[in-house]
Amino acid sequence: MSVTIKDVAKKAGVSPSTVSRVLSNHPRISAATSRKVREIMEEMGYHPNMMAKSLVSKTTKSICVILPKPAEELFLNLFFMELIRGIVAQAARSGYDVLISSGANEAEEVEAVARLVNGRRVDGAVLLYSRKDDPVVEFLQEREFPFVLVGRSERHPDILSVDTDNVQAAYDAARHLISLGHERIGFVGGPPNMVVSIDRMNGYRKALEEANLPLRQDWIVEGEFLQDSGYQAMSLLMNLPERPSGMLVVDDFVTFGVIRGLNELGYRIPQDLSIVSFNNLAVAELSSPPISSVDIGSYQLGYTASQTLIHTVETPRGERMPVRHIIAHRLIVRESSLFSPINNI
Amino acid sequence: MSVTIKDVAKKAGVSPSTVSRVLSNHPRISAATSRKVREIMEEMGYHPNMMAKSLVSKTTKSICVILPKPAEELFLNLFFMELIRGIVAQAARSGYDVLISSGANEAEEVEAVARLVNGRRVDGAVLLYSRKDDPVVEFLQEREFPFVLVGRSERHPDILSVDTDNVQAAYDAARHLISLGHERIGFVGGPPNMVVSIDRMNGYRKALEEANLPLRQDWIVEGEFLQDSGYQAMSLLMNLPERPSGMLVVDDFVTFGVIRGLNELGYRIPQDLSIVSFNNLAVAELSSPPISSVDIGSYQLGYTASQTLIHTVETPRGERMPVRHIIAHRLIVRESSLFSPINNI
DNA sequence: AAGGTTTGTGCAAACGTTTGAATTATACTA
DNA sequence: TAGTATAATTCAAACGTTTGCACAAACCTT
Repeated sequence: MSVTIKDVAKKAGVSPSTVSRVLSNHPRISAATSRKVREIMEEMGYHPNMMAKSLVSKTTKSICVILPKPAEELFLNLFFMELIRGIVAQAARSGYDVLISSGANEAEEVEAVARLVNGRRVDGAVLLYSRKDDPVVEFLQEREFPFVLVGRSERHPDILSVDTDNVQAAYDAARHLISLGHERIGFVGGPPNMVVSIDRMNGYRKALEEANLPLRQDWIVEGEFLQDSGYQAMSLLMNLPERPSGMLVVDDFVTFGVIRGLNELGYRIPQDLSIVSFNNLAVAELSSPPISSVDIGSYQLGYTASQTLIHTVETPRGERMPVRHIIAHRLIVRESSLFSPINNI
Repeated sequence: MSVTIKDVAKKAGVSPSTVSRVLSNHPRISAATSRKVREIMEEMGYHPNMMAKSLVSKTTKSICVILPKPAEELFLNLFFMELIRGIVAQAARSGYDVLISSGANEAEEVEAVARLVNGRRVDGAVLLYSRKDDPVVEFLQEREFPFVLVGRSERHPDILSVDTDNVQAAYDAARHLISLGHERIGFVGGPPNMVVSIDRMNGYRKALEEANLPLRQDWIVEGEFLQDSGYQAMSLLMNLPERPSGMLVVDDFVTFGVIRGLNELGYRIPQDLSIVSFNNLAVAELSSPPISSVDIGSYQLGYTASQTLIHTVETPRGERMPVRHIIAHRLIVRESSLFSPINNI
């Protein structure tokens, strides 16, 4: 049906091997032959069959990204999309294709990735985050299949991974509030079993301790990565006899809940409560007021993950190294924190 | 290295063909043999090599989705992500994998899809939307490659596609405002060259004409799919001597701009202006106030697109039919339109 | 001018499957 | 019990590449 190497060979009056070598720029092919073959390829509209190629080379030139289960954490979508764009862009640049797989639950997830890995459809995998005891990690680890984790695994510290320094990010965010003169700073966190929650909490603590500010347990609220968490956190916090004047919130979507809560209670942002959030998703800018947020470079995170993975895949088994990349973050200051309590007491 | 059909065959004392037929449930395989072979496969950890399979079957059991260029329309990401989830879920269910490709510009986009198509890496493609004269559409059309369009192509009406009835959707949204008693209704649209903009505008017109309401040109603003468009639209509209009391806005993200504009001008929603938006992205619910929006079933759109495509792919060339699927929409009423002017004059 | 390199090509096997046709074993019919 | 229909299996070619090895021609050396 479609043009093969043999067709080209025949028309060019050479053997298939020669055509193949032209394709791979083999040094021993004469300039004349090369030119002629290329001409004919062009003329006949030849395109190499990747499947055949893969079969013999035992390499697919593609990687997969495993999308965590849809779940309630819908809000992460914006983050994932950016990540995926980064991955796809970099992969394309290295001549790789990206497969995307997912599952309705953990079991299905493992099943999906097993299909890809066992069927030798992909050369490597990108994991978009890891709960502890992630079965996908176990699976891949076990068969020594190349993969990179976007995020950090407590249980497997020496795994190929790309991450944000979340401790530092939270530290920076807190410093920002402190430098504005805030002395009563609270924290709305995420699920206490997620590494990112823990890290950000620790950064927050560190900054406050260092500045000798009170670290009050009732100003720290842990919740889900849902806007409702933010909403509820506000009911609690703002009813306290002593209230914080500044607040770190673990994610932009949670911040939406916070803002809604404050609105309903009749408080103003940033005058009554200044807020700094994390992730800097597109919505941070759109919010009213716009939210100060730590940009963690989602696109860059994806781009680097892909790069690292492909590099590993192309390195012989024995020489692979489980490096850990940290992507730079940066605080984007917007209206939600543009207020200094010390000038306004 | 890894277990092949031959290894299994040898150990089971049968020929490779038999093993292959066991795998495909060939009717002429005896129950005994089948059982034995399966046992051995299990025991040896056999998994079919998809590449080899593809090579002979000339079918890859995978489709690709072509992500439009990143561009400024970042806001669409939320929509795309939902779509992709739908696509991936359905594809998995049919035993298909999903490749995702993209490009920094139109040329790169075509190049990327050409690689996949020419390299026979995928059996079909999902296009996530189409500008007019989309080069990717032309490319695929030309080589009769199976693809489905999410959206509608004016230029190629009889193409396999899955879409929302945007005229009806806008009609419904307008009816909602009308039924609340609004008689002065405006429209903030998208780029006038996008089919979705045109359709929604037409639905709006139809509803107003039908209700004998004034269709004032100065209450209709066309813009980009950006929040700034919404913001600017407000400066224009609210400075008019006669102002609308209700408004249709083409997309939730644009509505964010509208809301920001109104806030700055000191107007209240929905009392001073009631708003109904489209797409019902996660952010519609999060907004303050929450936005009434027409849900267009993004996930369902993706799911159906995938289903339709795979069905087509598996239908012999001659019998393929360019069907057009319409996914149901439904208006989600929230605070932004919960106000009736007639009770409050 | 003969031996030794270098350069350019071709041969054929291999990658892991599927599948039509051929073959053998088994069961049924008369 | 021979003869035939049917069930179960094997053979071998094919899918479109790559690549080690063999070979021939052209080029250097001395």
